Amino acid sequence: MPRSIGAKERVEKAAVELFAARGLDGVSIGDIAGAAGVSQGALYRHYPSKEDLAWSLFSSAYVRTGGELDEIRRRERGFPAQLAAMVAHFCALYDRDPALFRFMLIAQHGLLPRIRADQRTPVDAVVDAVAEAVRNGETAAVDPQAAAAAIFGIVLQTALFHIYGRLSGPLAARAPGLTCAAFAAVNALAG
Amino acid sequence: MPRSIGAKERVEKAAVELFAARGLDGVSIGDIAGAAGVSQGALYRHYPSKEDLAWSLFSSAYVRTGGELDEIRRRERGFPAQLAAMVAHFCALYDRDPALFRFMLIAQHGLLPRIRADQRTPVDAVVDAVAEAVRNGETAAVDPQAAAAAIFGIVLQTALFHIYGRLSGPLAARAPGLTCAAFAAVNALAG
Amino acid sequence: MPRSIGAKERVEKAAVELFAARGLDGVSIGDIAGAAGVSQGALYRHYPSKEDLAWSLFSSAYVRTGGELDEIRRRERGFPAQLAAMVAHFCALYDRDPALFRFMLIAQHGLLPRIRADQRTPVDAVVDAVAEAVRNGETAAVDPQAAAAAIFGIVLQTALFHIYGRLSGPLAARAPGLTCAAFAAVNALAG
Amino acid sequence: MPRSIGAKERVEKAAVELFAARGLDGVSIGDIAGAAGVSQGALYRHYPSKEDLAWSLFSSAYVRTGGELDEIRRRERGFPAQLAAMVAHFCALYDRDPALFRFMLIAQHGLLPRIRADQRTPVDAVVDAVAEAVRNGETAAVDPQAAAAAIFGIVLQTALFHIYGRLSGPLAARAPGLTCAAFAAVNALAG
DNA sequence: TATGAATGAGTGTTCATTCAT
DNA sequence: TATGAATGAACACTCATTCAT
Repeated sequence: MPRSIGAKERVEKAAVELFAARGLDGVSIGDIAGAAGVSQGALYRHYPSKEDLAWSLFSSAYVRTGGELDEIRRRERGFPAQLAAMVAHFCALYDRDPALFRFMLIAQHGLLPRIRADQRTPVDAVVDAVAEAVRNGETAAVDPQAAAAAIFGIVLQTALFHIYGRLSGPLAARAPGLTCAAFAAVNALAG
Repeated sequence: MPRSIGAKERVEKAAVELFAARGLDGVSIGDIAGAAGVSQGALYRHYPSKEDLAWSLFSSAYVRTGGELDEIRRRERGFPAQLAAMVAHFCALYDRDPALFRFMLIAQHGLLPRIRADQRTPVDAVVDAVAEAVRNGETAAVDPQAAAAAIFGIVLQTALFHIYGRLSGPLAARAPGLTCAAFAAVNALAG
Repeated sequence: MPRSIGAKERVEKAAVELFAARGLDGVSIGDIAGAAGVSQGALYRHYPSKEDLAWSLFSSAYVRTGGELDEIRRRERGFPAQLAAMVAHFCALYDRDPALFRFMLIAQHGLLPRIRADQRTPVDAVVDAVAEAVRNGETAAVDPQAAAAAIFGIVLQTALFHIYGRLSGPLAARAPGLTCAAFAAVNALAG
Repeated sequence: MPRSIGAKERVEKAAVELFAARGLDGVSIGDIAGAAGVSQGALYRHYPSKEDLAWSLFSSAYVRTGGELDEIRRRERGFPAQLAAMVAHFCALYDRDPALFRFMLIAQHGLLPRIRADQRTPVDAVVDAVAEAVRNGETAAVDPQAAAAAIFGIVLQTALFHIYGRLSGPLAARAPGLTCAAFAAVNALAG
């Protein structure tokens, strides 16, 4: 770990990478401290517990992503454009930091229930985009939750296949195809 | 736990339910033994270690599901019929034993890499079905892996939304819609 | 530590002796386990935590002593006889197991507040004996709490001086003198 | 903590109060520094270690009290007057600073053995006063150590009962009664 | 000088695994 | 065979102490 960046950043980078590779319970505080090049005790200056560290990393990344999708909704006009931008955003996130992406996918299972109801999640953003599209007549009537499940499934499972080595190359190159597939799936669910 | 079924079955049922609820590392041997009504030592008569227990449960369920999908491919004629039967099969699996389904989804992150290349997985079955459809001209040319990712994503993420309470009612009722969505997504990827 | 007695007894004996010598916080679980000749993990089969171990040792000894003093009150007729028997009982306790006595003296500071109000303590027994003596006219009017303080102080501080090496020889030999002193002190407080 | 008094005084006041309330091991350097409004590092400018801090607080208070009792012996003529003044002095000490009193009671268990033999302690003063009374024929022959134990016990246990809420009101009001009780106990021990 | 981040040894506790009964 | 007591390595976490700034 380079000493050029601050200790907290090194800790967070190491934690995300280790958590992504081995799961929350597969990584000890000692592992993280060792990878970050700090002592175990120093971790506790920044985070009160291992659980708080994981939760902080997860919730900030998760809520930030939700905010970015909300921003896309505000910026783009029309459901097709919004969907395309959202899918492209996910692909770019994955390509930029696959470990963070994998960490979010893994950590969901234990940490998602702790997200407060008033926090905007990525799922909320997509659900709202679909609901708006239905209201505006851009799409035939469809359950926004079911549609969002299809959209997320197509994108996230593709990322998982990439992680497991079933697919290769940058995910961004697949964004147009995934967008078409997600759009078609939503329309099929509505039909 | 009813005493009417054998100890091994009780152990496996307890293990799957606890693993599904709390994750592999969130469950101790003592938890499983207690829930199954056997002693800790007795567990080691059937399984050499906790990891072997988890692996055995996962791989047998995973490979069995792969076999069932292969059986569907043999039985059904034509890609649309195969896809519909496969999707319906997943929905039925979920409805019948949500704990086992959730266990498989959770356990994959740690155990999937251990599946031997010569073992037939659910993913293999779907990939092969798509590849055959392409070969037979039933579908425009598409990367079978990418198509399988879309199909799996649509089905599994819908199941996850059900687990998280975003969707309700039996998944079987959603099978036709999911089939349409999956079919449309595959065609869109091919287009 | 002899193997002839059970593990739990060895643990308790070791714990009382170490706690008496070095205080609750000066003794680690490893110290106790080592002195008792068992592994650290084995301790947790008998006691859920170090705190529970200390509390169990203290409260059982403390409440048992309270019961013994109550028994003395039932058995002996008249306040002088009761007081003599109680003082002699304390001296015998000290002579028989100085470590347990010292442990009780030390542990009080942290654990006394946890004694439930409905539990009979040694102090309760002495306070009640004094109150009864006042009611029966055996003693001039005196605040039973203040009188009990004097009685306890005389006996316990004598034991402490013995512990610190200021006094020597069996405490039992001092019991008559302590009884006289306690009796005189109570009368002086009443006068 | 008011800034009007120096850092060292604030630290000592905070340390005595925390030690009295939670015991030596129940208080961290951070607790003391926080309560005193100084940084942890600043503590080490005044005291080389936590143990030195506790030892310094205890021994200075203990030896100072011993000196005050010696001063009383010089000032007062006759054992009854000396005893009365000593008891009154203890009561005044308790009323003025109960935390310091409790701290001394608690800390003795661990720190008393470190007092050097050439240092005058409160116990020395009382023992010498009794020995002188015996020499002067003011009192029948009595072991000065045993007599001092009774005197200390009566006073300190009364203070403890006050701390535990069994007695209330200023201890000074009880000084005459305690003096009588102590005097009577000494004579009874001598008889 | 005063700060507070960093250290690292030590703590209580858990738990997969073994084994005498 | 089945039990559950025992083991011991690992873990998350604390805290007295140091030291660069």
